[in-house]
Amino acid sequence: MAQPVNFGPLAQQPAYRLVSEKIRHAIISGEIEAGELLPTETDLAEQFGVTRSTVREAIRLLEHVGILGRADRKRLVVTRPCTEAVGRSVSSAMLMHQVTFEELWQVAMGLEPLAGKLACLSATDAEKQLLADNLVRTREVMADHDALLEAEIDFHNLVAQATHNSALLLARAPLNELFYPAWGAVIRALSPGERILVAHQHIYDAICAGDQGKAEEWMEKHMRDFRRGIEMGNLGFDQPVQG
Amino acid sequence: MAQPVNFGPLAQQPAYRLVSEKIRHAIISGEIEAGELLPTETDLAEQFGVTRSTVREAIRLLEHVGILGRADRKRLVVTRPCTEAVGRSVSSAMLMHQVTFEELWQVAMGLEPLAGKLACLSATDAEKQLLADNLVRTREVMADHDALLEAEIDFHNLVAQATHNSALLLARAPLNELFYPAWGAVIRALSPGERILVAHQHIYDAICAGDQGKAEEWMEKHMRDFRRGIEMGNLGFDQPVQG
DNA sequence: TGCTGACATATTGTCCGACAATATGTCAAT
DNA sequence: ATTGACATATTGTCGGACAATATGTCAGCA
Repeated sequence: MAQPVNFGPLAQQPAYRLVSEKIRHAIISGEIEAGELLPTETDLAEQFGVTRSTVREAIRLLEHVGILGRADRKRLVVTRPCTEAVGRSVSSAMLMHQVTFEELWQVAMGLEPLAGKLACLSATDAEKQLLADNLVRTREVMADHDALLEAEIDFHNLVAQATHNSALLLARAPLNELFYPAWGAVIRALSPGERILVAHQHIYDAICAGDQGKAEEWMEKHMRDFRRGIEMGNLGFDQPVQG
Repeated sequence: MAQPVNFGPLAQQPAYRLVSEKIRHAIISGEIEAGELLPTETDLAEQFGVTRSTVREAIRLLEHVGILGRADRKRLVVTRPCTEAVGRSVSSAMLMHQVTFEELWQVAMGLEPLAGKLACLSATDAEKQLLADNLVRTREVMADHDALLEAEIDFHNLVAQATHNSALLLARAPLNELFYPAWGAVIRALSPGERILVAHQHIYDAICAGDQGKAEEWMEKHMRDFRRGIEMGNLGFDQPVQG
């Protein structure tokens, strides 16, 4: 019996996608470097042989992920997606998936201790100084819940940056956007400022001493505190986080 | 002395961004559910009081991240961004940041053992069966490098899915896109099929037995094998991965 | 010289209208 | 019930147009 021929759907992409892919490829392959200016929309339209509208749609496709930004709200510029841009898009996805605080916490348990551990190996003096400054500031604003939350988020960002690991920085981006903000409710409910500070202090000490085990251990403790705080405050540990 | 008034730059967003944000918000807030069809472009244009072109640009803005997709290449539909879409955008970011294999490996060391551990708690029988099937297939295609790589990637995806943790699934999405493909070179160079299979087998056993420690430990061993493979093959452990 | 202001130019954001290709729905004919 | 013809709806693409704004140029003036 002759097999029925299966042609499969010939997926011809709309032009704006093709153009978008071409630009994306040119950027990723390094043909256009970060910081460089893109040709004008009219130029691109000519080069690709399509209309400006099409080019614009292609550009929008790349804009939201942060590959393209604008230098001065006029000329388009190739940018390396900042962690915030990545965080935004991943966070959207997580929100739509109704990610619970517990799920986020588990991810944080995987990444934050790792960040602490790695920071021990690669933190520069300047970065240690920034951490020290953060500790001082944290102590100062202990009473102000909003400022405290901000300092807390900053601290973890600084630790992550001290790892000099961009992949880690990007992977934990959604934590900044969703996990720590949710933590704000705990701060308002339980005022755990002192406890936060102690943990941060130990983590800082460990990083300065290059003690990977201690950094990891205290980051884990710190994360477990988060969890306990959410549970004690009855703040919906197993509820979907909200943006 | 009177403080000089600081007006700050009034950031008026272009209309296509406002429209995009409105749609995004409507989606995230659940006003429009996933799977639901969006109004037609002409409708949206009328509702927002802008032109269709503007609406289209707004839509493109959301399309690349996977919030919007098309049902049948015609009607637009609200979709929850699949891990591939998220993986794509995060991967782009990582590529532009010249992420090295070592950096990715470190992230994998944070996430994959965690996935193994969590899978022990939540894997269903169906998921265990899928893992078992994967083991069989892996043994079958051991000689075919491409198929082996595919089976390898599948295995780790299955483990991750067995955690039922969407946040983890999304966070590790770029690994699928960048980390494991890079591993392909090792497979071709060293043919470590047997070694892969042994690790997978132990991980599978641990998950079936609910033995978190063993799952975590073997996943770590497995990851360390990756690292050693890259190093032994002199395949650029500290070089930027390429898409 | 060095600064200011007027002017032309370039570029983006937005609008309008148009058409082709394609999917969907309707209805008659078989 | 299936088929085919036809009208309709929707998206993809095109072309042109204009306002707002940033940039560059250049004369004029202290």
